[in-house]
Amino acid sequence: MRSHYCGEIDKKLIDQQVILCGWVHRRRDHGGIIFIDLRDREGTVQIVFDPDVVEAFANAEKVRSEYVLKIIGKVRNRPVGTENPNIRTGEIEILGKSLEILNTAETPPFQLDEEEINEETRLRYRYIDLRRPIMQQRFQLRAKVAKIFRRFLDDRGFMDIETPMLTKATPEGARDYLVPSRTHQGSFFALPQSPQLFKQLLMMSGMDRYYQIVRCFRDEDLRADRQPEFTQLDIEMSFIDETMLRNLMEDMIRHTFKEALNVDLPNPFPTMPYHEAINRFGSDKPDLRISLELIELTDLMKSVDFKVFSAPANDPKGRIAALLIPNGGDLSRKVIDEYTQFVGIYGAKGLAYIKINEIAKGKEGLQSPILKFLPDEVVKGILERTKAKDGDVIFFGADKAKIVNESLGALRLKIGQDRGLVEKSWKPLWVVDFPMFEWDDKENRWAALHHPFTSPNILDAKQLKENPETALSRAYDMVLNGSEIGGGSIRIHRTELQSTVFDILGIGTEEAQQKFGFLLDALKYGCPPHGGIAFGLDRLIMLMSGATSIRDVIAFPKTQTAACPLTSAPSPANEMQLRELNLRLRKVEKTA
RNA sequence: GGAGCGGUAGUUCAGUCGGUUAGAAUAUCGGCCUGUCACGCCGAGGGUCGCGGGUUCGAGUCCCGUCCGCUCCGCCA
Repeated sequence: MRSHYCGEIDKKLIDQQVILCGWVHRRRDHGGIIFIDLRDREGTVQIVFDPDVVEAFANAEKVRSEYVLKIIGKVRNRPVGTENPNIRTGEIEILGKSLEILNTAETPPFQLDEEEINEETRLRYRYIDLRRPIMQQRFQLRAKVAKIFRRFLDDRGFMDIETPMLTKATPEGARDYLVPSRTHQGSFFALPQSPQLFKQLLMMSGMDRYYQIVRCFRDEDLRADRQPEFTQLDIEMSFIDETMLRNLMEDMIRHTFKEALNVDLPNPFPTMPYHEAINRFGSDKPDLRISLELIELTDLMKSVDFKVFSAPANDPKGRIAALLIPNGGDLSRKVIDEYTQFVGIYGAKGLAYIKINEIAKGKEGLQSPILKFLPDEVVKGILERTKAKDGDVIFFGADKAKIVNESLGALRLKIGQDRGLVEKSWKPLWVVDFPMFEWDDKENRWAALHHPFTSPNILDAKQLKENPETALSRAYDMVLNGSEIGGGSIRIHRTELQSTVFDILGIGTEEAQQKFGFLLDALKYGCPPHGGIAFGLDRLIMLMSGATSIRDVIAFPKTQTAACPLTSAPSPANEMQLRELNLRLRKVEKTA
């Protein structure tokens, strides 16, 4: 006798006895026969109880949806004359001999074959939601991908090493989740935002190849692709440069897609400098499945007598760019208004456009509220650069470069989706040559674009200090279909350079010593050149499984307010716990 | 911190200009049918219209506040 999950039953097992365990998906009675669809993560199989199987029949009378059953029966072909092209449960069936009810069940709060269920209800009853086949498939994929990663890295000499969950608060970056210390009252641990510093320390310890599938915590507002706790595949290597690391990581991702999805990703992945990505796509994580690109017009507009265009054209921080939508001339006023509102989210003050009705007629053949402000030769220049054809529409962004890039970049994605211009394929990409520093207007200082341990390409301290704006970082992001799935860098491995970078970031010697003293100390004792990368596992699985939110690939995720409807976490601490921690809650007065 | 959308039966939703007893499908329960698989047929039960306040003769519907969910901006080195 063999034991099987339901879905594994196949024709090879005909005439064999099997034991099946699972949940009752549906039960029907016909002609004195009882049909039970038994479901588990492999699928559904139909069990038939003939009237003469008295014992089973007696029990089966009580069986309802979601009951947990154990059934012993014989695999057989479906009797002649019962073939039905609409049948879902296969050509074979199980003739049940005995049935044991392992557990009964209340009527579930929602139907498992319902497609769209209120998300809060799903999360509240997550244990039922996870029974749905689509969820089972997503978590099977997740487990499979994790296994492929581990095997790939294990086979190449990487060591899986754990790092602390109770650790030290990091001053820069995201807000920390704090954990009060009982034994050091008034002091707090922080949950790690990433194992960044620990993995660098491991390189100094001679653990030349490290990896970890590890939880990270960031107390920031949530999004469809952002949870307060998420999982990273964290990797670090010594004695490597960016080429070696990127090649290996590409191999790993290609291998994973082949194994898990039977998808062939390009070899090698294309590489694009940060500035090119921003200029062409308005984003540092361009979705290459959409062929639309931003077209540079700044230089054309310098002397036009139209302030909306001339002002940004003559502002060193300004930019004017166009987005040509092929056959977009059919966009209604209403839709264009919606797009105008859409770019407003990103700070754009408007969305100028030109519809190309008949290019041969010159200006007469164009339709646009801004046409009267533009000299003929500028219009000609726009049409030439955008290569506009009859029936197209051109949208314009004119503002600070940041606003133009973000708004047209987002519009590019939106129109791409709205008009079905998204190619059905996988488009990975490396984005490289990020600026090392970014000027923070609010705080009036330089900030690290990646993180302060990333190596700049200028290694000379004096030169770096004098021209921080020209420095590029030795960082790289792996982008897939418009999502950043991984990012990393070659790190600083010399004390002087690390100090210089802290200095530029406005972190004084004392502050650096207090916050990162352990790292600076460790650097002194001989640190090999090293670098690494971290992949967002949730985000990657989301893309691979076609889910639209990482909540769908996390077993027990949080809602947008970072709460868990299942356990009602977070919840107030009791008096005793607070007293032990020497903490007191301040009463918050509600303002009227 | 901000913007948008939503909250009506267990579930998914409809609900007109503010007007009589708030509907449908599905689920549940009962009966019938009986190789069914979204079975079919007949019947029944099921509602704090998120919550609080206001306008009104009258509020699911209008107004204000609030809570919750989702999407996004800010934020996320």
